[in-house]
Amino acid sequence: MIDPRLLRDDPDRIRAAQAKRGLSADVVDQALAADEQRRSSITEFERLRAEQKQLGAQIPKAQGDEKQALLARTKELSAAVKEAEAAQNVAEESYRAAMSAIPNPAADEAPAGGEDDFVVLEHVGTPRDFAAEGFEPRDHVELGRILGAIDIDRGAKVSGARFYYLTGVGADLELALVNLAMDQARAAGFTTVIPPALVKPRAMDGTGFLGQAADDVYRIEGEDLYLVGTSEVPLAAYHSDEILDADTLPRRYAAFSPCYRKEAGSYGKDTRGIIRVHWFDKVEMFSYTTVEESFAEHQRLLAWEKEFLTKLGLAFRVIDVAAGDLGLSAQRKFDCEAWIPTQGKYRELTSTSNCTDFQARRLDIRGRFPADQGGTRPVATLNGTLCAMTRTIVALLETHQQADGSVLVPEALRPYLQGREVLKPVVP
RNA sequence: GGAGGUGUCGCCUAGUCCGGUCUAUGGCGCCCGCCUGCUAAGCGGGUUGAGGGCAAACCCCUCUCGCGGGUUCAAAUCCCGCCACCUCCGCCA
Repeated sequence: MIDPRLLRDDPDRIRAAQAKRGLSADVVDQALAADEQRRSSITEFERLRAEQKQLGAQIPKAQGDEKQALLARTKELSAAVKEAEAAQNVAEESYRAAMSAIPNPAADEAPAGGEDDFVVLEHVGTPRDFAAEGFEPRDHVELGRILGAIDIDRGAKVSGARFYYLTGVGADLELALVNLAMDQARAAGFTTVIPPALVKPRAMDGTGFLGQAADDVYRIEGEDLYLVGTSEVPLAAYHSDEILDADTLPRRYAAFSPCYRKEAGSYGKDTRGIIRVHWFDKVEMFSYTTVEESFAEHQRLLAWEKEFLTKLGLAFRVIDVAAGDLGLSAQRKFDCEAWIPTQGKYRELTSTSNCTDFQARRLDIRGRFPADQGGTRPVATLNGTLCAMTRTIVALLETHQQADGSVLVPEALRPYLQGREVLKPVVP
């Protein structure tokens, strides 16, 4: 939810923000009209209600004809109040609907346009040149098979397309990555969290995943519950309806959870391997802070993501995602894309978003600040991937493979893999 | 899943039977002030949140006693539904 005052005071700014995302400004005018309607209905209701209360208070003291007249009048008012209240509820609901359709205005620095209009901010590391090394790299499916690490056939047999088993060193690799990620997060002051992966509609909607994104979300049959696509959802909703003391900010949480995605509309994309799956596990960072601090916090989250990918010896680039590709809640988003040798391109491994006070307003998360700092007002929320298991495993296996099909373990990961320095093929 | 109990302002609590100055009592904590070598104690005041009147302030008004309906001129209070927590039973890792 955007700041209602901003909409009222400077609607042209919101119109411009819609344009930058490639969206229509109609919803802005709808919201403005709904706000007018809402306020006039509130005034009308309150006027009637005040009169009703004022007259009602006189009834116990009144006698005879006077009392009868008051009863008659308040009875009329009672009906009018009920009607006005219903009208107000309708107006509030259309206002809410119009407001929640408006995405967070993108940062000035975010590139305009859609998915392909990102800006590359930097490259870290250099992609390996397998041609120069004199061998053809195997893809992660083949590496996973010969290492006994990834069983895609049985994943499909048991659960269907886009499912997999991690086995042996594959499973070990995930646990190692989780522990490496959690150790880094803990050292950086994050509180470690294991959150629920099933949430109520409020949490899903509050984080902006029930709008256009709803098609990608699994809903539990016969229950009012959703499977989360990221632990951003339970982490954001964690403090919903709370007022946080200013001196407890920033609050940083790092959660390990499964992520479930329908991948609707991605038919035919990434059908091979475990790049795009219906379920994967992830370690996610999440921060609560002030809007003023959020921009610096966003850079810190990005730095922690880069630190992690660098430890793993991956080559990657950082992109500044364009306005039209930000999703509902984000004001700015940076993706880290790692080089996937057999695809010859960079693929998203991590992503960090600054949602400013957009989610906090929807979830009613506020901070209590001194009066000269605005008193009680919405906080800012930010999220960032520390490690998405499947894609990280893809990048690791493909990047660190050797001609014989073995895979070198990056030094940082060895303590978490029982000291193993190399993963060796177990099947031809 | 079944039975019973509980839900009041940051925390605790009065009020609910018997509807009407409840504009929700008191304590703790917290904030401001007074007093006092300092601190503590004591004294006085303040302290739920949201929204509307306006561009803002003062001020006024409305809503807020778990949530949502209903009855009534009037609901913390009566009725119905739901939710959460506690105890016991059943089931289960």
